[in-house]
Amino acid sequence: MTQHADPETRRTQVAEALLATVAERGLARTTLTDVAAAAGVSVGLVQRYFRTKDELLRFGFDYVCRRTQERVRRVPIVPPVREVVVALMEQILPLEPERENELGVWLSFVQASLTDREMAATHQAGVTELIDGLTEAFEGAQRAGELDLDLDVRAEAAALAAFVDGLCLHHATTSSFDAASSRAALRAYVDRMFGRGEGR
Amino acid sequence: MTQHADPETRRTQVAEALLATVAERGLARTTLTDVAAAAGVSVGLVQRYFRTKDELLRFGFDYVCRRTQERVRRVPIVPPVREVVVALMEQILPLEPERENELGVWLSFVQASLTDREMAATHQAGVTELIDGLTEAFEGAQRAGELDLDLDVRAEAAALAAFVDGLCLHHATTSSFDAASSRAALRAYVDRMFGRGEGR
DNA sequence: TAAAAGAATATGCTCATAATATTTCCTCGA
DNA sequence: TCGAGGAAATATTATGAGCATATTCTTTTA
Repeated sequence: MTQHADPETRRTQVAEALLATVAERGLARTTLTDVAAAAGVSVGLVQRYFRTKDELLRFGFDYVCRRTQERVRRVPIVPPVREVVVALMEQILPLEPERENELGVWLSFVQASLTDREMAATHQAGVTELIDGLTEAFEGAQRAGELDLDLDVRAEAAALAAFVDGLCLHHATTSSFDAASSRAALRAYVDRMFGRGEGR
Repeated sequence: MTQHADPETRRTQVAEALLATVAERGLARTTLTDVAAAAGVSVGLVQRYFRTKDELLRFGFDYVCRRTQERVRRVPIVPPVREVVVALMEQILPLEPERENELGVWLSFVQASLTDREMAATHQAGVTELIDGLTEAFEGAQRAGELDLDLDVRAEAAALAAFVDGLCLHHATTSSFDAASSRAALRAYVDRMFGRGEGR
């Protein structure tokens, strides 16, 4: 690594290396030296772009959150809402092998957020945005007659978010869910919520 | 600490101190010295009972898993199945403030199990036992006419397990779920699964 | 009084951060 | 066009704290 580069680019390069390292070795055994090596770069460089290790970790968490948020935001909003919701949540599930890594990283960071206020805020914000989006979608579905009117839409949104994260958690840590069965479980959940017959 | 004590007791005493420390400081910042201090004991004693730190951590994970398993096992099996299932899963949710701590600890350990084969096995075993139990219960419910016959009971069991763990995760890391709303969400899930009207 | 339990101390390694050195690249005067 | 020279970028090495493990010393109990 001998070229000078755009600071923003460098930061994400290093962050990428961080994610790879965490995925491979686990957060606990991830050292600055490892990250630097993974990025093909010296420790000093990492230090230039991230004053402290915590700063790097926080940026890394932010980075993965942003990535999935952007995937979610890119989902086109075309009725029926039921299908939009499924598509949204499928962006969170690790359906592509490439996202498998991200999952372990995500779980590590979420755990870290138990004792890091800043990470906790990041996570909270992401979840809130998701729940807000789902709530809106559900309200739309109610207006369109797709969804029962006397549902507590916000509670439903929070429950769905929790369910999908639960699927992620179990996918990452047990053999209960592979990509296909995760997808199927999501479908089943949403179908049951919207009522099985209508709207397909 | 100057009394000699039953080895098994000592181990759980130390494990208890470990849990307290992890709950307070987070797994990453938990040191043997901390644990010893929390137990009111010397580092040497901790070492006598656990040859290595990993051994201590694994025992700690085992310990929390066993505790909730025992809570689950103690739930009486009296129909209707719907209520049994709710009662079972409520043993996992952090409904009592005392279990809040356990939750952070659990999450830390689950995360650690990403890179520790032994912990992974422990976790897998626990989840499997739970899913097996739920599957059986659901089959019973089908025979009793409480539950739709063409459900894939094992998939349902896995999904419910994931849902509850998702609730735990969100409870621990977001403000979406307190004790009451966790309980309500569980109830709603099970009711929807069993069909809302019958069997209450 | 032996042997087990427990406490206190020592050792050495890993790692984050700090400090120092080197390279790269841009600019500007001739 | 062409180098100096300087500043930013990158690399290298040094420092020191924290911690797990090892070792030794002391107390308890049978």
